[in-house]
Amino acid sequence: MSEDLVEDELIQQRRSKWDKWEEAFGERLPERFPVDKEISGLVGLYGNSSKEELEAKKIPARSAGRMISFRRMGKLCFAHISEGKGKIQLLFEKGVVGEEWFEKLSLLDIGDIIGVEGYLLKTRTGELSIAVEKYTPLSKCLRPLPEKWHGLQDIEQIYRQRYLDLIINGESRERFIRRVKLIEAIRGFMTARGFMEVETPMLQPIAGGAAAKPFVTHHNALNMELFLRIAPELYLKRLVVGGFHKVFEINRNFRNEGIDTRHNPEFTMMEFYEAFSSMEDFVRLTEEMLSEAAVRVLGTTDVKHGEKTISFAAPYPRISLRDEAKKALFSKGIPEEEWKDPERRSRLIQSLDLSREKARSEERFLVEAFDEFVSPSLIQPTFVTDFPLEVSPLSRKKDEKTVSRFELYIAGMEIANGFSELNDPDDQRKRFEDQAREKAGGDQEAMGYDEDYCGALEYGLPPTAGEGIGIDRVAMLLADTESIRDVLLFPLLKPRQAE
RNA sequence: GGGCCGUUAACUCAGACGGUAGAGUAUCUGCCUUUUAAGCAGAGAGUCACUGGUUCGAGUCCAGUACGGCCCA
Repeated sequence: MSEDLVEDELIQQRRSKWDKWEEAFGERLPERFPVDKEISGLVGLYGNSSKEELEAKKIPARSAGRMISFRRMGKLCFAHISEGKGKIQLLFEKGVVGEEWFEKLSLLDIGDIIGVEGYLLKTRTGELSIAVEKYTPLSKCLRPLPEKWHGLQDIEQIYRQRYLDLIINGESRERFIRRVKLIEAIRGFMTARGFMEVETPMLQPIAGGAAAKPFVTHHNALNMELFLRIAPELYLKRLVVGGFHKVFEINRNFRNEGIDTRHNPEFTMMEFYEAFSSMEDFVRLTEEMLSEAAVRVLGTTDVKHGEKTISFAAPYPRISLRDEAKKALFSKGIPEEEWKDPERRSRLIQSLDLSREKARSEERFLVEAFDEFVSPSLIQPTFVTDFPLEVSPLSRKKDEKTVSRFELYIAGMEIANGFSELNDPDDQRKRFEDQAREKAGGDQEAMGYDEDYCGALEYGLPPTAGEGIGIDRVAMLLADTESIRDVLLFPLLKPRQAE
């Protein structure tokens, strides 16, 4: 932006006040300002104390934060400072801070960061406040903050200048706090059950473990093409082969695809594996994990999401992907012969407006029909099972056409994907070969053949359950938002063009 | 990639039919010792996203570009 060419009047005013700080405040411009207690802690401890009680005890308080409001009334001033999770009112009395220092308050602006020392009291309206005896300017805010009442509304600015959003919009800060609590809760849940947190490569020579387009990069010294990982799956299972039998990783995946309210090119996933267990064990683990996480973050399993209330309380019902897809098709008056026969299916795909590419076989057609007609209606947590082998190249077979796999849907979103792991190296090679054929046939999302991984399987992977949970999406549910960008501190945006 | 919508003061927003820009907050100057969207009086603040076009005249109409939002692929 070009606002620096002719500096804004408001910024000039703030600068000229700042210029006077050295002279006006002198030694009161410290390098550090330790505080006794966070503001939220003060409010928590004394917010309910009575006016009389506080007057009697004259509890000293030393606090620091960003000044977010300032009301001057003659010989008395009110302000609020906020810091992290809390805010507290300040009361400046001319008689208490001294005439000279009271006048110097005019060198402060809303947005400045200050430290204060004084004692706690309650005002006539009963608000806990610090009666300031001494204040210490700590940092100048040279740019005016957005308006206090409406906050910052400009969505683009909210994403590009998240710090402003966080200073001003309390609900936004709350959403990110919920996200942090969610991740803490899940990490705690996993470690309490003996899972070990590990880190596996972000830069991979073969982007495996999922169906997605990868980002490509290049390593100069090795002169080789590398991919940002689309999933950690194949590395985590190598660890299980190595005897780390209960592992999890909470980290970023990268997929070179479109951006919308549910997708960001980089997103956070938890993947976890447990040897000697099956998909059934993880169905139960997932229910327990999510209900516990909801309680830890919100204090309840009843989660408000938009107009709906979602119950995170276990257990969650289970449905069959094929059965539900067929039911949905029957209810549209479409009989089974219509999709069994390739030519009629082709016409059907057209009339249902499905992706020809994605629905290119009978099994894939049913998956597409499920995605299109069934999954949007899965509001309450629901496990979907009965996945076709054709779309599950890493899952253990249940029968010739079906794998032991489930997905969890909540609010119409795919939240988790888990299965009993395929541990037969010969079968795995065949599956990779099928994928390679699909890739040659034009499917950009088909999985790359990872021979090194097959080699690991030849040393013996125990029967193992594996699962991935989309952390951002769970955060969206708990933070009651429709857009993934609201739970990503810095969602990807195009840079603004230089002029 | 396609469709629709948005971009006006630092922020939040108004600006019929084309006639030269308006409010609230914030800022500045006064007054004010319990306010809290404090109040009262006054003042300053704009490349109307950008580039072209139509017109005597464009924030407004048309075309294009950029960025963003929603929906679709």
